[in-house]
Amino acid sequence: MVQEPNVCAQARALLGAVIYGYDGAIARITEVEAYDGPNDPASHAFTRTPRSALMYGPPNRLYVYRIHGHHCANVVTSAAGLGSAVLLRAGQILDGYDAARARRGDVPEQLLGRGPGNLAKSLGITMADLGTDLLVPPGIVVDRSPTLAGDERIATGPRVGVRLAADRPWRYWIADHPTVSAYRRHPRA
DNA sequence: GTTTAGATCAACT
DNA sequence: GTTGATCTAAACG
Repeated sequence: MVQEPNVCAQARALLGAVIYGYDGAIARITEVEAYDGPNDPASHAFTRTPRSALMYGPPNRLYVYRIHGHHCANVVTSAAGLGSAVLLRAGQILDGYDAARARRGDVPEQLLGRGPGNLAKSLGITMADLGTDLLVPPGIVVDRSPTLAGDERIATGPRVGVRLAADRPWRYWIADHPTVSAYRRHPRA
């Protein structure tokens, strides 16, 4: 059994936070996954390269990667060069629907930010945002001050689509929230 | 050796 | 029909 690393608490703390994207698109984070750098085979930071060094640097930076033609956004959380980061898997769009739909297409509101690729697309996040300071405009900004509502609970389970370390329950989401995507295990996990 | 673009297909809607 | 911390190979330096 692997003990829960600090990044898991960081991940849970990001639920309910608000992320400001481009052209007025704003989302409330509803689903996240924790990645524990060198101790986590599923993390891109598991192998240290100049690219992954970003996750070993100062926290509150944006780490972006491509997958299947989409972009996925992560918040670097390590405070002491631990290489940990939190993947933003889903969010509820709060404002800027026109901008989000211009990028995502005419889909129902709750599907705009459902899934990491879709959330990044709604907000307009691309590789150009790699390394952005999330506390300082311009660019993508995250406001951690909003919290969960009194009747909202945090659910947990295995991370979606990871082949390695597929059983670590480091995915967190707001229970019963309509924007949260379904669990899919990697075929070869 | 690293990074990025493009693509596959099992699972989900 | 859609999606994606996979996978391969081309594009860097």
